[in-house]
Amino acid sequence: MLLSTKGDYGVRAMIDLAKHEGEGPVQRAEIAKRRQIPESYLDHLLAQLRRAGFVRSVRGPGGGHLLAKPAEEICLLHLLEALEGSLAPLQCLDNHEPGSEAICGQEWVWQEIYDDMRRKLAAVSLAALAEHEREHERTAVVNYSI
Amino acid sequence: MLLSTKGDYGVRAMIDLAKHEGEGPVQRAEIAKRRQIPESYLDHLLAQLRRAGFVRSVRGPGGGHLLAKPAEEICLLHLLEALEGSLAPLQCLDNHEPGSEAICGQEWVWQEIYDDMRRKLAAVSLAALAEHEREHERTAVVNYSI
DNA sequence: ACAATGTCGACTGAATTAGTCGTGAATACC
DNA sequence: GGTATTCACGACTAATTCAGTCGACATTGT
Repeated sequence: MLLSTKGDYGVRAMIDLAKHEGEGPVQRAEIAKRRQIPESYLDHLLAQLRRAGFVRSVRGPGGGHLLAKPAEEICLLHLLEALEGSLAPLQCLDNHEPGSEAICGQEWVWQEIYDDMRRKLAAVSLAALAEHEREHERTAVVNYSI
Repeated sequence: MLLSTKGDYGVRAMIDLAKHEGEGPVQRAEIAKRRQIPESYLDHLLAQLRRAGFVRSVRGPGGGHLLAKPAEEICLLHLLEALEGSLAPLQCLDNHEPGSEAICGQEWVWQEIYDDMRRKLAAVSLAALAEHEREHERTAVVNYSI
């Protein structure tokens, strides 16, 4: 598994914030409930996202969490790297020690896969993720209502 | 990290066997030394590869390990799946529980990446990996000898 | 018989994941 | 100023996996 629940949960939370962009702070409890994330764990993820500069938080009544920058300017690649660390599929593609590739023998296969992946993840913005979800909800409603 | 050292070591060992295809059994100690794998750990990996039908082993003096089928017929995808289990980058792409994708929100991005990856890994045979290494050694020697 | 080799299972230490909990800090509202 | 609400942060824990080590045993060539 390339991503742990950390990355999954973290992105879910960010999508939630993106969908409420411009509506003021969203509370942790709301996110946790809507996205099925243990609230006390979400706490840690939000802290991580805040430290990485993706989230701004407001304390006190009516407080909550907001995107620290527009959803268009946040891409999935940076988000996941903040949550998971490197997404390198293989050790020797991450720590570029000389010689580690020479003995690994499969790094030439993975390098291309890794590069493609990063390109694709960089091309997906948080705004696109939120929009995709809205689209999906709409068609789901249509399907059910027929 | 998508692959642990298990997958890395396992593939290294298989490349070693492929490079000695047709030369009789290769001993564990040799593989371990050449590929820089702890011998006692390699033991487990060979057992796993044997159970998966990729390796045949011979006991007694002069014994060792061989490919159970031609290197051309073994692809990197099947090898890695035997060693690592599913290569799915994300939980919801692995266990297809209905609804897990609905709430994940990023599975549509990963599905394409995952499919591409599997296609590429399926197209690389163990023979190609061994050949690539021979090629690389040859150019390395040329470079040094200039 | 004996030495070389693989087979197998028990055990271990470290790291990571996936949380829980409690205390404290900021702030809106009365 | 007091209180309720909400986030902030660190300590703690349980489960899992990884990465290995070790020892007893099985097989087989000489």
